Amino acid sequence: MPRNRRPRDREEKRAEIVTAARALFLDEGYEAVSMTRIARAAGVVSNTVYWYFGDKDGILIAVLDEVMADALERSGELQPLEPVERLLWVLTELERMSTLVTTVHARSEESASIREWHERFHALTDALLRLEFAALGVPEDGVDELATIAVYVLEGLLMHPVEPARKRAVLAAVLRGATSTAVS
Amino acid sequence: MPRNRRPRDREEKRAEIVTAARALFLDEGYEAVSMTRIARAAGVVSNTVYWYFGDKDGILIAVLDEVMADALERSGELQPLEPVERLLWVLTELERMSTLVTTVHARSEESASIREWHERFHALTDALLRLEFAALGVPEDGVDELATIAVYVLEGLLMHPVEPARKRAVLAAVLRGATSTAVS
DNA sequence: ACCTGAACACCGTTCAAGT
DNA sequence: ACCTGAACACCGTTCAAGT
Repeated sequence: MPRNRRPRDREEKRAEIVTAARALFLDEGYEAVSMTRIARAAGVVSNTVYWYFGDKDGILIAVLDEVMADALERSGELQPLEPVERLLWVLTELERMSTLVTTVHARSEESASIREWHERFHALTDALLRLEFAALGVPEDGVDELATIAVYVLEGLLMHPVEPARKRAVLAAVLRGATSTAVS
Repeated sequence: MPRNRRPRDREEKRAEIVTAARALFLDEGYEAVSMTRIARAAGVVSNTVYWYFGDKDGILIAVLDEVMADALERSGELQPLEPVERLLWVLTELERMSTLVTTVHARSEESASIREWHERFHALTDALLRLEFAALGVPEDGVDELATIAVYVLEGLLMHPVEPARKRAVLAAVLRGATSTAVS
């Protein structure tokens, strides 16, 4: 046991726990994965996880942040597509974490920290979608509602089993409703 | 202990458990309420609840059915209103069970019986909304997508804290997008 | 058929103790 | 500062036993 543990070690151990938790959450679901399982997968004992993250919601937030950071990094690919394809890209991206979407909603009812994360996430996606719609020529006084509609539709498509063709059709209908009010 | 218990008794005891569970679920949430609490509130011991309902999801389904039946009964008030008000009425009605909406999504991932209930619920609301939009003159080939959008928006408004005025504005925007494609 | 006491395996979390 | 062994109170669920 080295006396002067480098700060680097702490980051590494933390990252290992997050990586383990992320994989387990994504393919078994938050509720189904116990602290003991996460700890075992990361090669520590469950109390250690508490030392790093405080509680189970703390790990969830760390996992959510990591997943979001990865998605933002990939958003470079996004530029040259046209509107429907852009929304489909976002949807596909979110589907990587679709199990976590339901979990965030469920935990938001009880955990203040998850609720805060959830609100920040919605503020971000709302702002991005408002920019999209403004660029499409939607008049300014209708942009807010349309962005909200788009967010809820994306969430709905995420949380319910829907065939790919239908996803495209529903998103196209959202855009049609939006652009029909545009001055162009 | 009467030897020939009337079948009536069974219904009554069952109803008492459902009533107790319903009240507890609605103001504390499904996860937060234990089988022991439900049983105590209904004046029995927890095993008895298993005898009547099989498992915790069984009680949830019974509660959902009761809540839905009450809502359908109240839907008589619904007739004379105009479109936005009708959607707002549905939203207000669903808000009585807003905590349960998140629960149904969460449990659907693990429980086949809850998933089945969830699908039936969506089929029903989808059919009702298709009728609404058809009556508004939306052309038949766009009705499906608009009904889906409306369902997801209602769900979104349910699951996120939104001010009343904004709810009306968002629902009005959905209808505007719909009727702009109408032949009328 | 209906209801219970007692137990089972597990959960998230805490805390005193070690290095 | 970092990590653990052992315990705590609780959970959904089961089962043999009673009437």
